[in-house]
Amino acid sequence: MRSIMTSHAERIRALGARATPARLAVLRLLETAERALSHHDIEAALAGTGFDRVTLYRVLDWMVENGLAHRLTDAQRVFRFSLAASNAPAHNSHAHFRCEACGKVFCLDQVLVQAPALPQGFSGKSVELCITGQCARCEGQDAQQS
Amino acid sequence: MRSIMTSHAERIRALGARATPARLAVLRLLETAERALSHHDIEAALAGTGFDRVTLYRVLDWMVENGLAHRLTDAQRVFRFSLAASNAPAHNSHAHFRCEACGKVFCLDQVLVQAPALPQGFSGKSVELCITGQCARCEGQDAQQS
DNA sequence: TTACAAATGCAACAATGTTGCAGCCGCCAC
DNA sequence: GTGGCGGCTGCAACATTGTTGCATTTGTAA
Repeated sequence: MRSIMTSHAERIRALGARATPARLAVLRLLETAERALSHHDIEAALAGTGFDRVTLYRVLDWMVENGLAHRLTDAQRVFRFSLAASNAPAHNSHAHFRCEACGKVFCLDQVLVQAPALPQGFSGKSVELCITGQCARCEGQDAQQS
Repeated sequence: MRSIMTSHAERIRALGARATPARLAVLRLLETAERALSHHDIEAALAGTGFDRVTLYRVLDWMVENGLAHRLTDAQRVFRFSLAASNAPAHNSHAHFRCEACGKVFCLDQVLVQAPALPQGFSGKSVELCITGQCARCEGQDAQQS
């Protein structure tokens, strides 16, 4: 685990960029996150560090551009970011689950998505599957309440 | 044309609402649209009629609430609206195609989406499948350019 | 250690959607 | 046909999320 963390800086520099505190912090945060984080989530989690809003946006953009993270748009029209598995070139087929109750978005890595047949002339590049419903925790709470 | 309009009004009134010009216009527009329209698209299409921005938002919200239309969020984080097929109660499983080149979103009615298996405790309500790529028209133009 | 370009912080802006409220008008009853 | 009620609209102001310009700071390699 330690070797992974120290290699963060090297991995960033290998992309021809600088290993700045902001990039390291976001990279570490996404690595430990079990779900796709919004910019708001990230800002809150790193509140103590004093990074500027804009810096976080730019770090996230940079990560997406360089294939370190994936950006998806949730149903509330906010961007969410999840770390891209470094050894998953076929990460195109990514499934997500959004909980209607708590609003969190989970990555369903074990769900395989295959591209369906398209109309004549259309060419698909990536497929995104998003399931909406209730997550395990909210499902339990909901049963208690109502 | 008149018969279509009058049936629209009846359909609206059957929901316990008033058949106002704004609702009729949006309903007609979505009916003739071959793709999911954004609020911006709709505002532009109805520019001559003088409907207020907010009115259109409210009409669209009302349509979604009453099952007349579906709302989806595209990758540019804007809402898009498509008419709900009146005879498709299992319309939950809806597939869309977004063209990277022109940004338009198409409804793929013929593509069937089935919900995948979820982790323990999760319950899915609706599934949305979105394919990103190039549409037939842009695919052709792209071939010419490059 | 130094210099340079990349990265940051700040402020202002842009795009999209929401809320409050006064007044209008579609619809039903007569 | 017409009167009145309440749903609907228009306007203005606001909220949220993300972007751009520019001066300053800082990571990195020489």
